[in-house]
Amino acid sequence: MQEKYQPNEIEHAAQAFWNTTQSFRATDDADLPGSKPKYYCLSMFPYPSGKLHMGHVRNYTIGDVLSRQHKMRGYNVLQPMGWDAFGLPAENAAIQNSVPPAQWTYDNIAYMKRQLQSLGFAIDWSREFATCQPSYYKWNQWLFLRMLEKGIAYKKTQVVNWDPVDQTVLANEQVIDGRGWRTGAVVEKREIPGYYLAITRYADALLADLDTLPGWPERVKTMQANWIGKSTGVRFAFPYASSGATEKLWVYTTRADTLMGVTFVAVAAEHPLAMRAAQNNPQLAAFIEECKRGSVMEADMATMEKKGMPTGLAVSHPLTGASIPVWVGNYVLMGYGDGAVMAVPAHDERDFAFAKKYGLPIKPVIAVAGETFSADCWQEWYADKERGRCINSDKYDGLDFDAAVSAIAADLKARGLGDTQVHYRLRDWGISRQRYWGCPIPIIHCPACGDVPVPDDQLPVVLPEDCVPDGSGNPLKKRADFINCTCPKCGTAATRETDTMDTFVDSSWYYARYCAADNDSAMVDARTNHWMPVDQYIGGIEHAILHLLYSRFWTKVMRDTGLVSHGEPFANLLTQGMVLNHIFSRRTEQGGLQYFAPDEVNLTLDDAGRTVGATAKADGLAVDYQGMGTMSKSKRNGVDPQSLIETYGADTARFFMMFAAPPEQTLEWADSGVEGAYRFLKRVWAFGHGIQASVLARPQLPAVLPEALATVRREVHLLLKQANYDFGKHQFNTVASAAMKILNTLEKMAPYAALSGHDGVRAECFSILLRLLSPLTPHIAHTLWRELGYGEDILAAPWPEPLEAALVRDEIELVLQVNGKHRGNLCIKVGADGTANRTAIEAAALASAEAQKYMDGKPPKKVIVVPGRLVNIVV
RNA sequence: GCCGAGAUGGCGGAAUCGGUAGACGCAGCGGACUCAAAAUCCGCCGCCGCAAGGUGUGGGGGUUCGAGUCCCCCUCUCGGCACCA
Repeated sequence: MQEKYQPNEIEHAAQAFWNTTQSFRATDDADLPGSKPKYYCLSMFPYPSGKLHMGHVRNYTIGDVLSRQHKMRGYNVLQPMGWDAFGLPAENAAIQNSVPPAQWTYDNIAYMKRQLQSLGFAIDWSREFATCQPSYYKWNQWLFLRMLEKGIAYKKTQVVNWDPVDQTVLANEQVIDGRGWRTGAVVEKREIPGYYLAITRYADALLADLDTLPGWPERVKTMQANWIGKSTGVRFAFPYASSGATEKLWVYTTRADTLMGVTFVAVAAEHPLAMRAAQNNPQLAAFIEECKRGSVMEADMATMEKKGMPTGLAVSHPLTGASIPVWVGNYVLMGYGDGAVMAVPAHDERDFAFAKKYGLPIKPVIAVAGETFSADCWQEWYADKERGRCINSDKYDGLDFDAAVSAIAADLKARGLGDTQVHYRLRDWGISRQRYWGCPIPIIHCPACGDVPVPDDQLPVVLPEDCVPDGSGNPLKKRADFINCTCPKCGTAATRETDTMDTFVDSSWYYARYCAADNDSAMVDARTNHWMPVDQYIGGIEHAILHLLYSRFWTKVMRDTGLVSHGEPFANLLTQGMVLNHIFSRRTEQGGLQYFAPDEVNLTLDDAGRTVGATAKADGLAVDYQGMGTMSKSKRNGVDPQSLIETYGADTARFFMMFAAPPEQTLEWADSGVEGAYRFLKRVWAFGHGIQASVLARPQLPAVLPEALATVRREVHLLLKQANYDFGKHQFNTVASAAMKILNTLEKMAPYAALSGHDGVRAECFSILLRLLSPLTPHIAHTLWRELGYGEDILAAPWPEPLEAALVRDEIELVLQVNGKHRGNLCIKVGADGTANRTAIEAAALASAEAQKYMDGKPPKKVIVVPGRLVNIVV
């Protein structure tokens, strides 16, 4: 055994051992007698962006800690890994370096795989795949065809960002302040056809089944429920006359109780009524054109200035028959509901602002006792559903929210103008992308037969891997060998669909594929039902809604297609906090953003030491400081763990990452503290080296330990108890603290070297420390376990549990308070049951010198005793 | 703007059910070892104060014998907002 801690040496040896013994190969032995319970531990697979960053290290270390601990606790653990390999960054890299996305992606995978392996993760690599492999995405296509058959997949128009210069569709990320990131051209909205998946059909199930997921964080379930946004309201129509006939303008509202307060109706720019009005109104036509530009993003829609223009048309109030003017509003979306909203300025904040701006009437129809309505400024109570009662509403006057809604809905229904309706905020999932590097949508366009699905026996539709996108549209459009085909129905010449699927499709079922990754003839098989659902899923909180919701939806579709037996993919979810770093950028001449890595700039600090700006090291010119943000390749603020691993070893990197903060917490990156983690591991090694001979001699514990040794042993078992509790909470930073405290305790044993049982206590406690550390720092734990002769393989050792016998003590320390202030401590003898008599505690407390001093001769009014914790004397 | 989370010493963080605020570590300071440095080891370390003591968990208010923890209001930071993944 080396005297000095040599991380690189022992880490290579330990990894070679795990390789040789195939330690992390998960066996599909569900039905064998005596088989272990399964534990499917999954970390979200990475996008192969080039290098790992600290967010990856954090994510995968958390998963590895849980995997290794469960393995030691006797589970059959599956921890697979793969690659979310399709996506935009590969195309961006191609534009920059003229390298085909496929080659770039596979190179990145090779590099990142080596990095993952050097961190010593307990991964079953035999199940690895990348989503850009035809053997994987074939099944995206196959299930898409099943969805098409069931009507879950369908085609309709979608609104996209269009760059008129590059003649290409832009992702939201590529639109900066309304302009294309490369061309600087003002981005237009454009309507094009695309495929949708009817996730709204599952809205109720996706909402209701959240209650079957006790292992999910409440905040994630709340976010999903709000995203689905189930509401019960009223869909009704404003009738109007049009060329002799009566037509209906439909709207949906959750505030039907305010219907008598409607003073205008707003419709989307694309609404037929708006289009009709614009035919002989050039001003309105121009405004509609203006609305059609602008952003498609919800955040922009919500923050932009609300504008409108009258159409000159009017509709009738469905109950009073009053004439209601119709406006076009830039904040009304054609894609939501019916593309029109009723406006009640008195009781909706947005309508209030709009009415004030354009001088529209405001009619209060809700009163709250003790409040006086004034149209001068908006008050929170105007929208209060709880306390409001109807006024100025004829027969509905005096009704509360529920009664008014019911009565009004009933009256609308009686007139054939509406009814109550359940509405969801959730929209269907548009999966068509006008991009090359993705899974081809298996459709053939035939001039005679229309859109024809590719027959199953012609799957997969393979994406050619040698294209190099240049930023001007999808290169598949130029590939005759891809596009040209024959119609499966009529055999005449036809063309292939060139749109590819949203990459969220790829990540919506990869966890199921790991269980049957080698199956060439089916998407999943019986092994999937054995391993699924995932017992512990770990990934960034940024995926709380989209990825997790799409995966839940996809799983339900797979279940309803008879492929799997479960309806929820992830039994337990741990949402890891983001690892943040500073973001620096500069505007380019074209109006795009150029990002600078933190090590490429010099910081400008204010008096308080906060970062307020920076200058680029390269040219000395100013760059903008954008604050802290998630580490990502596109923002160039990722920190590569490579140098950390090379300097200190994987164990230090892992330990430091776990020690830095609890997993769910956001973490601002700083590497100060890495040295401390390294120092600790060096001390662990040195201690192990120092006691090697003694432990190899297998020292025994005497029946009765001297008090000093019993105390050491009790402290270590108490720390272990705490650490096991923290493991259960996934609070690995305090597990790391406990390990440090155990070593501190053991290092203070030196004065007791001559006492009987010293070596035995030390050997027992050090074996606890090694096993506790094993999930966090597996290499050093593995090596010392063998060197000290504890066993062949620490992974096969039982997980340590505190011994009750070691925890017993005969006195406890209580905090003494006078009037709630800490004034001293009390030592009280306890009985065999570990508790002390209450009257004895009170007597001892009142008699203590500290109590006498601070009671100042006054009689005690009350004495509060919190068992095992404190005594508070109130005077 | 909407939805969700967070804020504790110079820094990362701890405090399990409302019960000793600052565990553990980093940085810093002092000392030992050394020709010297590194490494290592020992000690100190929230703020004000000579001390007694007071004060202190983003800000303001409240409940309680007792609040970092519960309630109300506010500020700031982070995540998401449907084509980044």
